[in-house]
Amino acid sequence: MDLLSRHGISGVSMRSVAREAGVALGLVNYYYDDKTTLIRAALRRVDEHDLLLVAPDPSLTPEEQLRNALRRVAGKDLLTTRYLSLRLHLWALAQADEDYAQINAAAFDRYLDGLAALVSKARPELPWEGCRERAADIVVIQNGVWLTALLGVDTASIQRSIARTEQIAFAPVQE
Amino acid sequence: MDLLSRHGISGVSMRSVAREAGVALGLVNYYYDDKTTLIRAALRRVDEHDLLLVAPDPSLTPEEQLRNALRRVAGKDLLTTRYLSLRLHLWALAQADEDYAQINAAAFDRYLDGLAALVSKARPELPWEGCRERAADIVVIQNGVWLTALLGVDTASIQRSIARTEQIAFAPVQE
DNA sequence: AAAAGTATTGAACACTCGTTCAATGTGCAT
DNA sequence: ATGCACATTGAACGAGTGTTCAATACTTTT
Repeated sequence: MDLLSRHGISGVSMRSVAREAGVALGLVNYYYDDKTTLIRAALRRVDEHDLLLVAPDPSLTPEEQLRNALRRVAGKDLLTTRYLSLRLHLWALAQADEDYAQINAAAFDRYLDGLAALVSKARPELPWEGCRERAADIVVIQNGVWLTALLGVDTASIQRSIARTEQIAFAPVQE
Repeated sequence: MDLLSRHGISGVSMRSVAREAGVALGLVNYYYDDKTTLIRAALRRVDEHDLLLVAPDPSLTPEEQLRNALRRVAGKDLLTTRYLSLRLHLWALAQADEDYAQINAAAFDRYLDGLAALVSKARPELPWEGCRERAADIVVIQNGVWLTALLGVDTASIQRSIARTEQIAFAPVQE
């Protein structure tokens, strides 16, 4: 994943992976049948990590859970070049390969569902379809935040964008 | 560019470019010194195309110019898989290569400036710094729209996001 | 018509890639 | 200690890569 985030997919060769792991070339193919199997494993790992962002946490109130999930997007551990770059390369990879695209799309759907569930818990009077709508709108901005952070935009506009996601999430439900 | 958008950077070889152009391998290296020179040329072309999105059009009122620029982002010609995928691969490329990153960052700055200028024309009473702020906020959402469109989110949320950019752009200036 | 300049070709080179595989090392039950 | 399963190594192979270059075709100038 370090190699992928730093040098892109062209920097990820079986040999460079072996070197990075301090291991002989043959061993990589011993644990991973294919290069695509190896990439798939990395993809799944990142996707699982992303899902944790919207995982329910019963020790908090629904409002706190939702707010935390939204703010974590601009947290120090996520807004690193390494993670963002990794995400970007995985997206690009998914565009070029049907197989990766499916894994990515599935993870994206689960993320959207998780976020919508958080919204639903915080705004129980909002019908499920409305929660999905809000989640979708929020994800657009979140993706924008991730991407724009990579391009080096000032952090102020990122903070404003996060505030905007909260505004969408917590908007009062109209009759 | 077709090759890049369809198969990613690994699908762009001097031979595949030659084949796509219906030309012998040697000719590619005749017109482009390097492979990186060729990629740079493609990058610049896309960036110039992007700049046209926020180019001033004296035949329209400032409000119309700004509104058109914002709506063009979700236009039929831009919201194609080909263009979005191309953008994504170029971003990923810029992440892996310092040289491409600089070209990309410069183009991004010019785009931001162009958008801020449109805002300034439509809201002359807003100080320049405020225009830059609005432009930055809008770009976050626009990037999100582009990225999310690739992941296949429903067009409804994209339309709502575009509306949100207009809302930011045309917000009344408070004293 | 001859010469000069430009365009175009494809073979050749050295190199890296993913994958395979026989050989060797390591840990553990018997 | 012997045997056996698992772990690890690095050399080898064929395919694909970017780049170079002499040879050829086409245009323009003289």
